Amino acid sequence: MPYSLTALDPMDSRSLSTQLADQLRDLITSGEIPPGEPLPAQSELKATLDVSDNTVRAAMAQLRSEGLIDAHRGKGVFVRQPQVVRHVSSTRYSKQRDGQHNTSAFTSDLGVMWDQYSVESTFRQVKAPALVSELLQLGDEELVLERFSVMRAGNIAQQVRSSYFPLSLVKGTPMMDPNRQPVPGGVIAELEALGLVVTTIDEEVQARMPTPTEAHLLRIPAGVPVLAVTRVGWAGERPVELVSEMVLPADRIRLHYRIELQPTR
Amino acid sequence: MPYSLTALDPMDSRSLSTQLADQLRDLITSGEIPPGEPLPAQSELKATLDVSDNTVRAAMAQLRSEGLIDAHRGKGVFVRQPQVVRHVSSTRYSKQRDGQHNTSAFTSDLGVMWDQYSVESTFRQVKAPALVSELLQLGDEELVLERFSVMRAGNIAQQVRSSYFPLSLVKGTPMMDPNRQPVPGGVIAELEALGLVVTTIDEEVQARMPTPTEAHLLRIPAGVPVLAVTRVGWAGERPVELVSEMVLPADRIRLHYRIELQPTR
DNA sequence: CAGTGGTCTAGACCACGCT
DNA sequence: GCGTGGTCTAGACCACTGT
Repeated sequence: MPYSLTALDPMDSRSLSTQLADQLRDLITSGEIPPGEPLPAQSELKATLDVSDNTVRAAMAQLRSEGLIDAHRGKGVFVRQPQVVRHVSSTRYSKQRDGQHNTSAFTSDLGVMWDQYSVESTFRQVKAPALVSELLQLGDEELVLERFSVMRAGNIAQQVRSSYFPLSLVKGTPMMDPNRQPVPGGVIAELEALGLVVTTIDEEVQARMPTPTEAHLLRIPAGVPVLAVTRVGWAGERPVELVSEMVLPADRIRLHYRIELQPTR
Repeated sequence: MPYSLTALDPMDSRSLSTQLADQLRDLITSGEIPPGEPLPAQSELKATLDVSDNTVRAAMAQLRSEGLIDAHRGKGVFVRQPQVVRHVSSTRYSKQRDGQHNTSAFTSDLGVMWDQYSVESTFRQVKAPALVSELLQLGDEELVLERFSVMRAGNIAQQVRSSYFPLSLVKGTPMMDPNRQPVPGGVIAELEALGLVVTTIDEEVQARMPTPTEAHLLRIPAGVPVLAVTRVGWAGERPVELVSEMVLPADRIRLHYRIELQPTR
């Protein structure tokens, strides 16, 4: 153990557990305890620092909530490994249209091919919820097609999303077929096949902690937030698609946007 | 108290504290305990559910880490109020160039005027760190101007960022003046005044939990992540500015991007 | 089996807000 | 002063991983 811990001070304004968490955090962020390496056992910390079991555990809980460590029963507490980061670029949309048509937004995101991932979708016809109705500029009581999808790669979910389409636009089209297989080019290509050429996409990005359901589905460990993207696809002045929320685990994903500035008039 | 709690089951696969957290979460997300309202006192939960003090506290810790509640010593535990969300749009960049020039990216973000916020910056000349050197395409040992800024509005920090400029481009210019006041039009306008017209901006968005320093500076409560944006400004083929990290509290901020699709060839 | 982390209890003391 | 949440202790039992 090349590092050492200093005694805790009951007179310090910080609590004992916070002092311990601060020390361990320094060791982790400075690289003295590198990713994948174990922290000293909780029983050892308890003995060396002469504090109670629960005090040590409180420090661990703090570091876990910051996403710095993973604990494994029977093995130990380990510095979390950085994940392989997948870059989700906004250029995915234009790439779809350059004649290739072998990727959708999701596959180009992941840099994987069609047979390496799966999408599971469920469909419903529902009255548009308030947010959907507003963003799609629908009348009261108007119906929408709701599509809830889970995208998996390597058998673990990478993304969940719920999408909405005005029913008047997609009724009777192949988009209504619940057994429809994923289409090359993704939703944008599907819509284009219906004569709805998407010209503009608005994306609104927020971050928050996952719900327990999301954390379970996407295998999100403690202390890792999600990126939640709300997207509206426009065909000219008409909103034709709404992804009310696309939820991505933030430890594996970065979003990339390129902004071209207009030359000064 | 219009709602009620059901007894906890020691035989349930979930722990007692998780069962309690789940019950309370349901009450919160369903609106039965609306934002701003207090939860039952921990002493009351302890008595009604016949569990230990620490068990109740564990449930509270869980909900706090999800960003659902705020606890106040001497008062109680309250459902967290939704924050006023500020939309940071990528169109802020083009707006700066339409002749107005009275806002920078930050002020247009907040929808506030110049005298309502303050920026505090510190400057250094340093050898470019590895990431900076790579993204700015610098040679080894090349120097950069580092600018660390804290933006405040209403006296509370809204954003911290560190920016880097190749020293060869800004040496001897007004950008080096540590006492320089904020400039209308922001960094982009500053660079343009030096003959460096930024034509393209790349933004990479990630989310993570704040460091304790960030949490303190930006007044980020428990269970709220930050959005961290890495930005590169290009003048033609040449990278002229790097914001290595712009850190924003995710409960107050959403990022908006508009993507214009090219018509099919 | 010994060692790891996870949960729970009972009891103590402290810091803060309100009346 | 009383009720609130925050920290800490000592001790118990459980669940999992390794030898």
